Amino acid sequence: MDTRTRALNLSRHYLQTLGFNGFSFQTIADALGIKKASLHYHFASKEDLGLALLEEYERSYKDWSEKVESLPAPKKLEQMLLIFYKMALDEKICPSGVLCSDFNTLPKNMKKQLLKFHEFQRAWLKDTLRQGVREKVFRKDLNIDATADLLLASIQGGLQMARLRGESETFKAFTKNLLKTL
Amino acid sequence: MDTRTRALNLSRHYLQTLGFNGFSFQTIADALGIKKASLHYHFASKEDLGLALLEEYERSYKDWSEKVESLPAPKKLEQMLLIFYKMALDEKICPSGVLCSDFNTLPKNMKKQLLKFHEFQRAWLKDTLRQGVREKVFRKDLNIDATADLLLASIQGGLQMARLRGESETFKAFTKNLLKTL
DNA sequence: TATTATCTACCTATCGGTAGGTAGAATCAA
DNA sequence: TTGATTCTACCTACCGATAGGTAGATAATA
Repeated sequence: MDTRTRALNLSRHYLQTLGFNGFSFQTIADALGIKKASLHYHFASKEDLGLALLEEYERSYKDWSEKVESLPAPKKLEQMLLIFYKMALDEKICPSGVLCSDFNTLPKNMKKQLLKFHEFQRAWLKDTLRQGVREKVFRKDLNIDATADLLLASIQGGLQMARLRGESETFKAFTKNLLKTL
Repeated sequence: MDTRTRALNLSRHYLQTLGFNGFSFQTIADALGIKKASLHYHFASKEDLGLALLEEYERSYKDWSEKVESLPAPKKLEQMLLIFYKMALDEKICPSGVLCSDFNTLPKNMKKQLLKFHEFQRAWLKDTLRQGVREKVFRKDLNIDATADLLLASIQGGLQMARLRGESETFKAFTKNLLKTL
């Protein structure tokens, strides 16, 4: 694997455990066994690194959403939650959650890119909820907007809570409960 | 108002807008118009300042909960949400949410104190939900644990989302929707 | 030989924190 | 009541560590 990719993988790990301001070029360089200055060959600035991370998250979310495209709505949501269960088990929090908290300390372009990523996830969720209503597996009077936001917010907050308490089961339990109300 | 109190107020503001690692003794000292070293007279270390903040949050939450003690359960939850609406309007996020995200970068004592604060809020919510069931205003089969966690997680995540999107109405809308399901 | 990827060595700014000092208010003993 | 002492709340000046970042030399490779 090339250095750039390894650097991105490490950054993703540190982002989701320590936050964007919780790791430095030094941290990544040390883990790679190269010098900090050499990392600047691959990423001109930390903002650049952050943007690359966000683009990667968005691309991999899009790839995933294409893979589950033909599934029924409840299966889609289940599959999505599975990704977050794994995160909880790994004592990680979701990238949006990390960057949301640090929001006001982020460079402008990262704010924009983060919002774009969020809106993509939100649109996907709304589509999936509408699909479920069409398929008659979700309640006919489901409030699409409010439910999509509730799902997003509770996943984001839930992962943070689970890590705080050191119990990933918490997260699993209340999200399962939430799905039942759809 | 004495310097210590003013420093705490400023710190609370910066904590909820920039995160615990997003402001420094210098930030606060500048805002107060005193020197950074003088701030160390009031707070030996940043951990000390953080602990003082957390204790203040907990104390004020306890005071508040005593004030609403005699209200019916739905009114209690409404009053609680009102506090968070104001936060959203102020483009702030909740202290637990900030510190949860930065969790792994916090000093040990702050982690403990944060967990204690969280457990207090959680216990209060569970009590209130049980009260509502007793009062027959909430569903009899309400899953107390899962619902308390869902409320906590969605408030925490919802405030972060609202700030990201720059729209406090989002938060108001989906929490209102959530209350209806109880 | 040109390009890619790394290096050494350095920069400025800021971080949390400390040492030592000082003006003025409060306290205490003769 | 007065003089000595201690306390409060600040100051200047510094520390080592680390942050993000840059310039320019060097090694490997195609």
